[in-house]
Amino acid sequence: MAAERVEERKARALEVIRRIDAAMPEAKIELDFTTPLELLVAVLLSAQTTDKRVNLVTPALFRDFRTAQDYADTTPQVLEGYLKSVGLFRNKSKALVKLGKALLERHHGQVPTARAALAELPGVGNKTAGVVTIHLDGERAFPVDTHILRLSKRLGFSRHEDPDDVEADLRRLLPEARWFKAHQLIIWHGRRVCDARSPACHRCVVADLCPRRGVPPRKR
DNA sequence: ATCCCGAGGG
DNA sequence: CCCTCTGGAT
Repeated sequence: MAAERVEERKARALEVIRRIDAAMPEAKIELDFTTPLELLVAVLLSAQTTDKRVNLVTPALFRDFRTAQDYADTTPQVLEGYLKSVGLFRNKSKALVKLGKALLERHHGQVPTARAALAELPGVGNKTAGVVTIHLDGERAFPVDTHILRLSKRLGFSRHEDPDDVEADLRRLLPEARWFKAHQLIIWHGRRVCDARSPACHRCVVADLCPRRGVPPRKR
């Protein structure tokens, strides 16, 4: 099978995004937040945890912790009380206190919008920084999470395993102006149709464009 | 490469 | 029971 041409790959990727957009134009981030700090905290909490679960604990958390100073002034033990039902809650509780201190020391208590600055914050890696920066209109990026990684492989958008390599492939494949929307559409589709355990190919709008259409998961 | 880690679904 | 969820630090 001759390798798919670059222009063909780009055209197919664009069509995939166009169709998912047509099928679910309402796709957007599902975390609840109202400020940059709330966004940053919510995304940090969403690691290995469903957005629905995060949204269950953030109302009380955001009611009691409104500023970087509030997080800097508390203890991990206190935060654990709020985050009990969230995965990795001890790590995240510790990270949030460090995060509050770092925001005060490095950014006057404000949330930076540059991805590099975000990624240097405690508990904030490249993926979380990417999600925050694109939503704060800091810079364009295509952060690769578990959904983007899985769908990129299934759709043949990337053969890489490393998220940084996959992001590089996606950036080359899609026009920059579509990165933000495509990021949200792929995740939305990944949750509602192309999930990890049992992809619903029978009701997938891009099944005919998918190399792994009908192939049950399990490995790869 | 390993650890962290509760909750929901199959 | 096992797998997965918008990962990051060591």
